[in-house]
Amino acid sequence: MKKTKKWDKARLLCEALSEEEDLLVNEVATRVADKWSLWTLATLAESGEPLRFSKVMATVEGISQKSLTKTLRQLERDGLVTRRVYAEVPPRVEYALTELGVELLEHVEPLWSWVAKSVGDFARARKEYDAR
Amino acid sequence: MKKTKKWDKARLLCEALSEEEDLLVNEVATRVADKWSLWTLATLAESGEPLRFSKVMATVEGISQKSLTKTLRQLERDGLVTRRVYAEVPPRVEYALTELGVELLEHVEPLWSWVAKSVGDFARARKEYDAR
DNA sequence: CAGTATCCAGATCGATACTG
DNA sequence: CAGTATCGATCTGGATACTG
Repeated sequence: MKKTKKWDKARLLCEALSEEEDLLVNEVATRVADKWSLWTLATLAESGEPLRFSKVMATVEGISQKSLTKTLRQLERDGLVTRRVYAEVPPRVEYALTELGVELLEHVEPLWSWVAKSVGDFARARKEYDAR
Repeated sequence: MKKTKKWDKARLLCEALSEEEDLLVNEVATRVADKWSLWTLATLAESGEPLRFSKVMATVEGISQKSLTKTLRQLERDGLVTRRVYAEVPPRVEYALTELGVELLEHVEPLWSWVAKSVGDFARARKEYDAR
């Protein structure tokens, strides 16, 4: 088997990180893999303009209020979305993607597409494994 | 804010998936974000040849035997690694990357590199958020 | 409207002990 | 050597009820 040079590059980058940074990288990676986080980001990206909490909740089917709140807080904390509160009655809160959020989506897309495209391979592997 | 065309492409791919496939895609994405899974795959990639259980365990610092077993089983089930058992005493079991596993690493690398490179941005965002 | 607070069931993970 | 089995602490996420 050949070594994957591309991976070595990432390894070098990772080894240059402090322990604290490594933790942070891992947490961001968690966002990337989290269904709700990604779906929320994608919802904001597709909209192209700020969305209210209730609008996001309606778009991201199946998410609970609690989970959406948590997800949005995490994304905000990581600098991926902005949260703007308007002093109105009833209250209005709008969420929007940041530049960093857009960048993240753009970097996630190729991987996600590959996984989606390869779903047949994965399904086949599973079927084979489970058959034994 | 501009719409992210690239993301739309992934969205279209996702919407073409069956519910079952969607689940599978999500599970693979979980592997991608899992620290142990990725580290295990990277270990096998760097080695360039099959590795014994104990060797992997020694390389992936901090992983418990239980977690490594689970991780390897998942990776095997998803067709990312192979598991070969030699009928010897004491037993020898060797793990190796599959082609699919190599491909996955190659597709993960750009994203991972970007996250690592952007760790400063994320740290700054956090610091700002936490300051409030 | 956009949350917060509380409860609770299920998944997860490390540590430990045991085995083919 | 390469696991499996088990226990307890921890984390997660949904459902529900309440509030500025």
